[in-house]
Amino acid sequence: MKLSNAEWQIMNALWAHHPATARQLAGQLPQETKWAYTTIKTMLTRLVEKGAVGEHKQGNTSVYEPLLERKNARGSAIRTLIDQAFEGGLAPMLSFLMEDNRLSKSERKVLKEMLDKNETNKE
Amino acid sequence: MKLSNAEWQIMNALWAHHPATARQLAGQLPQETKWAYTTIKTMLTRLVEKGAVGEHKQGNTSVYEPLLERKNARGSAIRTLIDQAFEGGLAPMLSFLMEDNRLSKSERKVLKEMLDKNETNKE
DNA sequence: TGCTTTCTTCTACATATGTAGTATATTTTA
DNA sequence: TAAAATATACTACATATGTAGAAGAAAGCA
Repeated sequence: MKLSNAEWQIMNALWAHHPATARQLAGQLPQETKWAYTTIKTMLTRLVEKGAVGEHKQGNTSVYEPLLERKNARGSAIRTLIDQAFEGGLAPMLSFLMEDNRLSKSERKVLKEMLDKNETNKE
Repeated sequence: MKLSNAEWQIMNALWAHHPATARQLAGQLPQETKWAYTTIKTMLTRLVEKGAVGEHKQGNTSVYEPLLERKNARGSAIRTLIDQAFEGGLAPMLSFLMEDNRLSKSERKVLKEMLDKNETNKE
């Protein structure tokens, strides 16, 4: 499932707190994001159509919750990026990250720790 | 500079071999990608408008070359993904990669080596 | 119970993106 | 040099995306 930029914002808010009404969602969007209430409703309607979000009525008010899991959305976004920009390989992306000096020293440290932990965990 | 999916394909071909005419480009697109010649021309025109590609005439034929550097395109694509899907942090993305078991054992090994190399290189 | 607030559903519209056809100019070639 | 092949510039059109207004239904309140 592919999400547009605006859809990510809605989904992020929804993943953070759900179920939620459109009004509640509005409160949780980053303040830079100033959308009209109806804009949020439109996005939600579209996400419901796509099957990324579930909707049920509470009186006359719609309550929404994510159906698409964040994990999955993330996975497919990364997949798309890798296919598009890194010849389909994770390694080229990672080495880009290294070489382009995008990792701070502390990030590198954290990453190493993750690798070690992961290694002991998984075999 | 943000590239659409189709634009990435053109740019990938152009980065691989340039300068190139539209006709030459056509030859280098992945075979799954079967676009009409004019489709390629349209994409190129749009990329020239955006400043991602340079064009100059060779007789009546346009010869194109990338102006946008692959590095930069990659950087901004990653940036966008991270902001959108990983709370703006590289670490969350990397840990996602770890935990979601998207890395094979060998990829992890390579990654570790890169980290080590990088560390000694850069301080 | 009428006014105000809040929801909902529809509709709208601009820009972006994917994809390509047409008409016309140019170049190559028989 | 006239026909064939190419290239170019324009135009077109569907779907996606960002953004929101309008009209009407419901709910809350004075």
